[in-house]
Amino acid sequence: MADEVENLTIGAFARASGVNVETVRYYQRRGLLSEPRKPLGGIRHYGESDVARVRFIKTAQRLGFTLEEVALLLKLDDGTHCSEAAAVAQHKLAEVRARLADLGRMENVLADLVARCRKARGNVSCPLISSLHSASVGSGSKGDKRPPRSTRRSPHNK
Amino acid sequence: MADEVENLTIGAFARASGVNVETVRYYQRRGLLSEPRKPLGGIRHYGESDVARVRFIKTAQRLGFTLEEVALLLKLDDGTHCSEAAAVAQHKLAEVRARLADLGRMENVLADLVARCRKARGNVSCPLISSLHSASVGSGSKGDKRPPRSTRRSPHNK
DNA sequence: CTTGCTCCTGTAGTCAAGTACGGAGGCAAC
DNA sequence: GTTGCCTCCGTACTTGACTACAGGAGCAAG
Repeated sequence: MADEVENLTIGAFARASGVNVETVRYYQRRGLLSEPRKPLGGIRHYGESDVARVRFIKTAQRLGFTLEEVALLLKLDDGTHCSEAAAVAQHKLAEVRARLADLGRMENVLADLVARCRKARGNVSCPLISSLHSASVGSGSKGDKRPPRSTRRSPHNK
Repeated sequence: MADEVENLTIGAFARASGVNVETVRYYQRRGLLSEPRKPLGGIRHYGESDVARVRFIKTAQRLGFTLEEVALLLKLDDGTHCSEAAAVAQHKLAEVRARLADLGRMENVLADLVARCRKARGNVSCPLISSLHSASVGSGSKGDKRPPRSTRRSPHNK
């Protein structure tokens, strides 16, 4: 029960990937998804590799990558130009690690917060901000600048 | 050398926090930051706790939380109502853990990709998508829904 | 052969999160 | 006493990522 997910129309494809049709088209416009060969009548078909691709995009977005960044990651995956891929990958890796560290800190603080509140249910001054702040993400000193952007997560996923 | 960062005007404050003035005001409008007592002439002043708060917001955003979600987190920190705080915190904690898992997977794949590309610089078919996909983030079955939105992160941070 | 469903293309609207701008006023220094 | 650099407030524009809608066509069932 796994390979009847082939030859999907765009509607079925969208449903299978958990996004809506417009989003699929949007991704195609953005170049994140290629539109398959358009046969005679003009109805395109999609397969499970496409589904995986969309899922990947969605996951990456949840982790704070923009579509632009995701596009880059996807290019790495598309075989070839492996030499330059390594550079990009390494850069992304650093970012990912920074985020991991922050998230880890956040996890600790939250877990701690929950634990505290559970027993000392009165007024403990949950030090959420300060703990995250104390050794937080990049942005070293005030003299920093970050030329590229970065953005956030996705809505919907109906 | 740490407490001359008090009594900042909005401009200095913004610079110290790594955002721009408009962003500060925007956060005030959104209720993420309270505007300090407005004295006689009408120029407000900010201290390092405000700076910490903004940094926290920015960090949380980098990790994929919307401003709305961040607002919630901040409410937890503001002492009091600790009982309900615990519930929210726990929910957030679960999310954070899911993200951690995804990011961890991503890290592995990227590290692997880099390693592969370094030695086998030819055409290795870097299996980025599939590895992330294979045991990916939440969104359990197709029967899920998420009523509110959520969006992506922030730009800038000049 | 019309109704209903899906597809295709293209353009327009929405929402979050900023970012910019314009006018008014404070204060310091030249 | 005016020039410059702020501040304050409010409104309007921009960007990224969708989401909706309009108009036209293909095909199957009734």
